[in-house]
This record gives sequence, structure tokens and C-alpha cells, in this order.
Amino acid sequence: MNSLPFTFRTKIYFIKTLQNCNDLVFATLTHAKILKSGFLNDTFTTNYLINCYIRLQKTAPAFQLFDEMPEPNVVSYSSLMSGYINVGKPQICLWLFREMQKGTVLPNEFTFATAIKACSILANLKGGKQIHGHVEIFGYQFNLVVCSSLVDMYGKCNEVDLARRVFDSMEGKNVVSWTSMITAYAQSGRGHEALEVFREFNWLVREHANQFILASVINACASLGKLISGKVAHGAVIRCGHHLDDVVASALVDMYAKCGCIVYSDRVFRRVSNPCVIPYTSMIVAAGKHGLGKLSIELFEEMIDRGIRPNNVTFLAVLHACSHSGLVDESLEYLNSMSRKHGMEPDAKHYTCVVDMLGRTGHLDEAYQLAKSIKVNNDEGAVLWGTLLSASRLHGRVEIAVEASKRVIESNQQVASAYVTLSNTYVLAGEWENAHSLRTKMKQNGVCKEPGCSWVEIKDSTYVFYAGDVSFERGSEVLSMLRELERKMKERGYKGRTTGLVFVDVEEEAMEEIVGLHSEKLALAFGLISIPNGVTIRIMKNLRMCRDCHEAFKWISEITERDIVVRDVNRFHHFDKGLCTCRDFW
DNA sequence: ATAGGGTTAG
Repeated sequence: MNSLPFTFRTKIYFIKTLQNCNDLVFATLTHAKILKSGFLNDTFTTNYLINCYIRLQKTAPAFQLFDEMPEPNVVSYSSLMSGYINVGKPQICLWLFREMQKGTVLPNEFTFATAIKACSILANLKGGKQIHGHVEIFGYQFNLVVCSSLVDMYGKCNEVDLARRVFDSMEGKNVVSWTSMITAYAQSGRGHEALEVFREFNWLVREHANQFILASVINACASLGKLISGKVAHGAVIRCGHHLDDVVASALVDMYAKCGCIVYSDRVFRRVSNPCVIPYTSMIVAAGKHGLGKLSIELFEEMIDRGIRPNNVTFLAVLHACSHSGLVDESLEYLNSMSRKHGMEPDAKHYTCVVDMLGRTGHLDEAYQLAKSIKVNNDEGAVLWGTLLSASRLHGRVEIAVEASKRVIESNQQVASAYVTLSNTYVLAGEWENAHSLRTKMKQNGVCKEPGCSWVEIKDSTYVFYAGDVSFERGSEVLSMLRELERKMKERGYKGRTTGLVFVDVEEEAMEEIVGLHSEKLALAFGLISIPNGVTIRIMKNLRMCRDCHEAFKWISEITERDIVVRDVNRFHHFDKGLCTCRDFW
């Protein structure tokens, strides 16, 4: 007779205990008590226990509990699914979702939101679309959270227009939905639309912008090289009281650097009271991009002194900075220190960065030896050997170019570009017959290369320049301006590879490549003709911001006494997702 | 009653 209230009180006690429990020993103890009292058969109590383990990131006991539950419900499934997302295992989350569909428990809005998030993390468009279908079947297509997660998922899969379609279909929107949409645009290289949506947000929503939305807006300004918009966003950050936020500060540091104002980057960075690894890395990248390798190194050492652990991105940033400032010995030292001092194994990207530096500075044999010593998969191998291939072309080292191109072709990636670069190597070395037979082989295999391109934004218009194509608007004016600039640069002692070479006595094939490498200078020349100030030059990934280019820009800026904002589009989104094409690969 | 969505550096 008395057992029922007693049982009830025990259950309440267990639940209260588990709700506030943040200690594994205590959780295990409570688990044992629940087991003893037979409450593991109770779905509610066990769900609390599962959630407690998930809060402590212990998925193994959570899964075991779930597995042994007589009647898991939708909460049991959803909890465990989000638990696996929290420990970085979205695959298992989706597996659970599929298992759930085999049984009788029906998914609800929580389950869908979680499953969609897993697809977002994995950039799994196919899975995401499937779940979107189920969302409509089950009638959750009007749920705010489900829709926001769909917007985010489509954004992360680079399907921004689908994201927009979901966004437009939403009746009520909150800050999170707006953030998802803005982020989707910002991360897909559609910064203008990101800013447009942000304007709409300010117009339609009374709510203040929070740190999430501001970080994304700043990111959009950065990718557009829009300094003024960036400063406006910075103003909003200060007004809304988010200037102490680590994430926002990192975005600002990055934005100012990409807009050419490293002084502001430094100022923002120095105001962060306890910067974690990310603001430090942003600042190291910023310094590196501006050719301040020594500053990058100082920042890195300062970070170590303050006990902040660098991660693989930080090391990549330092190596990149050394590479771009010609600090060869330092770069090798940092590469070695990764495993020796910091207990981290360098990955393919770190090695590729160093191989690139050795190659560009003419240490071809060392670069080759290092490249050979690295274990890589196909994708990594294509990048690594492609880097060496370009370097050997630059320095006319045919034997290494042949070996490198062989490896690129073996890795079965972007064969076209490998062919073209090798062909150009032959041309530059004067081995016309080899070049010719290679070109023939390419034609036989139906391989052709997409032309490289660069572009310049002037006010609201974008001017695009394709490699080898001088037929654009005011082309002859641009060319004569270019020659004029080159003459002035030479007069003042500029010794980089010159653009004029491009137009004389070079075989057609080789010209395509060389014009490709220098088309940003065409863009620059064009910009100087058209507008006096604030020209934004965007350089695609394949048109590396090598030391030469950087020097050239400095010279041009000096000669013309004009501010030139140089923007290196390093994070080309397709590249991040491994969907690169010829154009952005090299 | 327990479970869900958005931000930063390469």
C-alpha cells in the first residue's frame, strides 16, 4: 500500500539528482542505485540517466543503457543522437536515426533538428534532402528550429539557393534563422547577399544583433574586402556590447587584415583580454598575409609563453607566414618542433606548405626529398606533388617536374592541370618536341583546362579577367597601362618576374599559364584606370599571393600614391569541401 | 518531466 508513494518519491529523487549531476563518479553511483531499485525499466528515469552521461560526454554507458532499454521512446533516441553529435560522431547520429525508422518509434521535431544537424556537419546533401522530405511528410515543415537547421544544412552543403527557399517559406523567423541565412551566404562566397539579408534583418526585426549574426556579417565584409561595411559592423559590435567576445574579435582581426588594415587587426587583437588559440591564430595569419613573418613568430612565441596550446591550424599559419617572408630555416624549425616540442604530428598540409616554400625559394632537391618522405592519400598527394610540379616548372627543373607530374597523374586528380603545367615546363626549358607530344596526348584524352581568372570589384560592378583573354572592355588601354607600370617598376629596381614577358615570343600554351598567373595585375591596371581609390583586388587561390606579387603591389601602390586593398581569397569554399575544380585547385 | 537550430582562425 505504501510502496507506491515511496516508489514515486524515489523516482523524483533520482531525477532531481541526475538533473544537477556534473560528476562521473556521482553519476555512476546513482546509476547503480537506479539499477538496484529496478528503475532501469522506467523509460523516463533512464532517459535522465542517459542525458546525464551525455552531459559528461560519456557516450559508451549512454549507449549501453539505451541498448538495454525495454521501451526506448523518441526522447531516448533524440538524446543519444545529439550526444553523438556533441562528441564529434555525426555518422553514428545518422545511423541511430535510420535504426529508429526501422522500429515503431516516430521521430518528432527534436529528432529531425538533430539529424539535420548531423547532415550539416558532414555536408551530406543527399541525406539532408532525404530528411527534408521526411520533415514534410511528418508535417514539421513549419517548425522554426527544424527550418533553421535546414537553412544551415543547405548552406553548409553549398546549396545556398535551397537554403533561401526554406528561409523564405518560414512564417516566423528569429535571430537564429536570420543568422543561418546570413552565414549560408557569407560562407558560400556570396557576401553581397549576406549583407543584403542583414540589412533586411535590421529593418524588419526589432531585436538587436547578437554575436553570432555579427561574426557572420563581419566574415561577409572580410570576404568582400569591404572595409567600410566592416567598420560599420564593428560599430554595431561595440554598441551591442560584443567587443569582448573572442569569436567576434577573431572575425574582426581577420576582416581588417583582409581589407588591408593590419594596424586595426592588431588594435582589436590587443584589446582581447584573454585571447584563446583562435584570435591568436587569426592574428598570426594576418601578419603572415602582410609579409610580417617575424611578427607572426613573435605572436606564436607569446602564445606559447602564456600557456595557450597551438593546434594544427596555428602551425599551418606560422609555416605559411615563414614561407611568405622567406624564413626558410625558421619554417623547418617549426615543422620539426611540432612533434618534438608539442606532441603533434604534422599532417599533409603542413608538409605541403614547407615543400611549397622550399620549391619557391629554389631548394628543389630538398623539396623533392621532403615530398618523397611523406605518406599521403590521393587527394593530399595531388596537392603536394602539384605544388612541387609548379615549383619545378618555375625553376626549369624538368626531371623533378616529370616525376611530380607522374605522381599527380597517379593520384588521379586534376590530371588536366598536371598536363598543362608539365607542358609549360617543357616549353620553358625549350624542349618543344616533348611539349608538342604531350599536347597531342592531351587532345587524344580529351583533357582541357579551365582558364584561370581573377576579378576586380568597382562599386557594384565586377570585372572578370580570364587567363589569356585580352578582349575585355578597354583591353588595349589596360595593356598599355600595364606596360607603363612595368616600365616604372623596373626603373625603380623591381626585379620580380615581369608581366611584359607575357606578351612576347612565348608559345601559345605557355602564354596561357603566364597570363593566368599575372591576370591579377591586369585587373589591377584596369582598376587604376577606372577609379582613384579603394580598389579591391581579389586573387583566386590558384593565383598565389607570392612574395613577388606582394612586392609588386607595394611598388604599384607607392608609384601611384594610392591605397590598394589586396584581398587574397584563400578560403575558396569549394576547396574546403573537397569539390575543387581545375580552376581553384592550382 | 527528459531531447533540438546559428558565430571565429588554415
